[in-house]
Amino acid sequence: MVATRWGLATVERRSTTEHVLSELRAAIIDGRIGPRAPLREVALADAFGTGRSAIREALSALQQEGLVVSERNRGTWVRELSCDDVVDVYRAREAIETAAVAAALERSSYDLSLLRAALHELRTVCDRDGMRSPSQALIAADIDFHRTLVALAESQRLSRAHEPLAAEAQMLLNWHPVYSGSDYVDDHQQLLDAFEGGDAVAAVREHLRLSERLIVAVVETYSSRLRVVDDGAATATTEEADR
Amino acid sequence: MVATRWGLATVERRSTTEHVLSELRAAIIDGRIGPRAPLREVALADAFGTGRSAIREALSALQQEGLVVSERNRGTWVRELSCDDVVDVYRAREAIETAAVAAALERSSYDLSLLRAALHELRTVCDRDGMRSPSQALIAADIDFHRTLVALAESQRLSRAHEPLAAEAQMLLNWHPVYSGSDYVDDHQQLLDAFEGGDAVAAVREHLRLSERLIVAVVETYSSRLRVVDDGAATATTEEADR
DNA sequence: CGGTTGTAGGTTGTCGACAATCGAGGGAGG
DNA sequence: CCTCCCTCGATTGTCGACAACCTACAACCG
Repeated sequence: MVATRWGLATVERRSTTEHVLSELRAAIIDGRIGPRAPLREVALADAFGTGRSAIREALSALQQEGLVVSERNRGTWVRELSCDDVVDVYRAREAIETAAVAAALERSSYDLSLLRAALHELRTVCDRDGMRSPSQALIAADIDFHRTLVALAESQRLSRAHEPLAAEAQMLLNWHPVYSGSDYVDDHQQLLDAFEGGDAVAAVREHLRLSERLIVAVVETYSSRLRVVDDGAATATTEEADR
Repeated sequence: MVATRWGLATVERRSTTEHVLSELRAAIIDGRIGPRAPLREVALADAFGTGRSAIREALSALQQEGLVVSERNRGTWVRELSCDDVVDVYRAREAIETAAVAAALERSSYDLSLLRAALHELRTVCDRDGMRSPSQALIAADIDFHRTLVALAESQRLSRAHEPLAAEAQMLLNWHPVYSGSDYVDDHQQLLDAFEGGDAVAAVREHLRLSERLIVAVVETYSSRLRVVDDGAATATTEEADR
């Protein structure tokens, strides 16, 4: 290999579509685009400086991931998640994450160091950003911990199945701040401990059910609030995202 | 609702892309297209009588589902599943299906009639097609039974997560015939019985592990056979699928 | 003859134009 | 005032043309 001998990195070659896709996905998940915001093809094409094809492909991918909804000849919007959706996301997460942990435990040779690293990252971000309302980075670290958890099962397809759920959960947390920073670290520390001297499966289940309850409570109040000022809020998020 | 009052069905309006997508997916899953077969955009566009856009969108959707692979500027092919893939598919199925059953049991109010219907369909198809090598219809009924199983959890997202695994499993069974017809019915009857007086979760786990072993054995011999006559077999399947 | 470079053929990547479709709003009729 | 119809603007659906790219093979050089 000449490239390795000369220490040359292979040039990163991403297609336009991939670039648009990851950019849009990140913006939605981080909450920079906000629920119900319209995703117009021509506007996005202008913004990214590409043709509509790339945008269309990215949008249809996002639709498959469940992050946006689109209606024929009417357009695409960032999906708004209802209370029922929150419950469904967490039920599905519970199913997949507990199954993944069970599979990892069954094999009895799993690598906890990755999990420890994820926890360490969580702690670092928490220390940096303080105890106030959780930052995007903290939420991302939270979700990454759970990704790592699923990865313990060492099943490519299980991780793939988990991915859209992780994205939706991250989106939810960014729209509806719940935890305080310290809770994040403590909860996940407990989770890690359960691997060493406890019932990890049950710990994961409890962790998720607790989170579900917290978020449902917040989303319920949010939805009722939204229902009152419906149009106002909708257009507000629209303009903000259209910028 | 006037439509419901008059018993009128809403006219089915499928976009070109959806049509192409479902057609291609069915062809791949049923084994009519075969592994490694190339999926050329222009050829498919001519065949379907559409432009390339519809084909491209359908292909990228199939890629997300994991049914095809494509390389930049080189094209798209039906994905060939290795032994490791078989194991991964069945591990992931085990995780999701057992979790789904556990979730259904936990709620303690689940509707077994759908499952009975699926079993009945399985039996009907088996009687019609005889005991010889399982037909496409029988395999489809098998997989439908498992879809119904997951649906017991009544989680939209869990079913969505299961869907690509179901598709890959069906594809595998069609490429590598394993069971005889009667085995199909008996095995799934046992599964249903376990809901009424046994450990359904364990039953599903055992069922899937048995299937995995059987298929792995077949795929192993198939791959080694393929490795000998590699080029010949590859071009053969190519031409057959190109027809 | 080994290895490199140029070239040709075929496939996908990207784009802009035009058609199909939808919803909003105005105007006529009751 | 209400209802229906029609038109209009906006958005997506579809298509074909052209560019970028990759592979294989031929030509070339040492």
